[in-house]
Amino acid sequence: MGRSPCCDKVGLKKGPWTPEEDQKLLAYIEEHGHGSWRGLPAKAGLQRCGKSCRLRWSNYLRPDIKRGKFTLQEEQTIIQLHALLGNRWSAIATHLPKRTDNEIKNYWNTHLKKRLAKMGIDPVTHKPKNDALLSGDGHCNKNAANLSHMAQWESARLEAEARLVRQSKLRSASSIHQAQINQEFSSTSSSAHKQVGPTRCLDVLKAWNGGGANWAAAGDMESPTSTLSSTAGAAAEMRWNFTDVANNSSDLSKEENNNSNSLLITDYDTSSLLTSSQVWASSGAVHNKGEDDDNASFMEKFTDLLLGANKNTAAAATTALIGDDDEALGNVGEDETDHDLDVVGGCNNGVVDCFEGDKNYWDSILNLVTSSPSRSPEL
DNA sequence: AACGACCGCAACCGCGCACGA
DNA sequence: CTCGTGCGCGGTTGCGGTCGT
Repeated sequence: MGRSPCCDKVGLKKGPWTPEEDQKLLAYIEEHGHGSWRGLPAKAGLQRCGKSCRLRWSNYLRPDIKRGKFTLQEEQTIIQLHALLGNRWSAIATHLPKRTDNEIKNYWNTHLKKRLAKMGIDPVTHKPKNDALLSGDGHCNKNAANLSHMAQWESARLEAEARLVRQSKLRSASSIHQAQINQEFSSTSSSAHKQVGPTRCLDVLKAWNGGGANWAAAGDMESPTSTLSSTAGAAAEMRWNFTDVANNSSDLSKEENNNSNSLLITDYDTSSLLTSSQVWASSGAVHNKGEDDDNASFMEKFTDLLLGANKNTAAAATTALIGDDDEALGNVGEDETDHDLDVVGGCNNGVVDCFEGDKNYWDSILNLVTSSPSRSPEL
């Protein structure tokens, strides 16, 4: 039973759109809205199929589209979200409001993918391609060691992701109860954010999870934002793992890892978005001076953003990493007295006020994941 | 200047999901 | 519950422009 074509292709024009066609489409949509795409071309006097019209509108004619070069922040956002979401371009596009999924997809395929590959990062898995580096000379050994740590972190990340997907698949019908728990958790964690910052948030996760041995189990606090909660659990686990990794790396590059820790601790919500590429950048592992200028320049900017000049700038750097959502991380420089932060990362700035914004940002990302579960990776 | 190789982007194609009958 | 339809998504293609020889 074949699928009927989306439209009668006989006599319909294909290929590039002319200015006249654009004008017709624009005028029609401005006056009537697009309504049913199938019926639109006839009403608008276009010899196109509805699908073609929809594509032209959504990828080119829509008034809220920003065109032109991608900024560094946009690039970073794309990389982060790609690490989290994979090739779900529409989901990624919702976090770059003025960019279309098609544009992001093209940019990834033509620029970012190649750039990551050049940097030794597998653009599909965001894992380091460390075979070659592991067999290097003394200079490379440091990198290789770092890569090993990064691979550990990446592995933990993937495991956490896999687990949360499994969890979400195993979820069953206790939605009312879960919703209550979720609601309760939301208010609890929200106030916890205001009070003491990220460490307390982890405590909340641990508490809900009965001790924190299984981070992903925090994802049981779910529905209607089930994946959100699951991913929050994974985020906590990932963050924890990365802390270990960063600490383990301290004998290799202390100054870099001090800053890495600062970044990590400062940024509760976005920490889980730090992909291997960024982790690498922060460790300096992939900043090969021998690479071409473009590549080196990219990595320098990237690394600068991640490391920051001091502890305070870590938060700002993280803000930059998140891209357009400038308000997501809030103020830098507020007092923060939670000693846990001092113990773990030595960064005690810019943590408190940002959490509400952080939470919103993170929630929106996770909602995004939740919004199209069918596209989730299959296990 | 001419030609071929490469690159970037707009557009197309086909699959799968959502939803209504 | 099944089927048909519309739409959205990701993958792919093809064309025009740019670069290198």
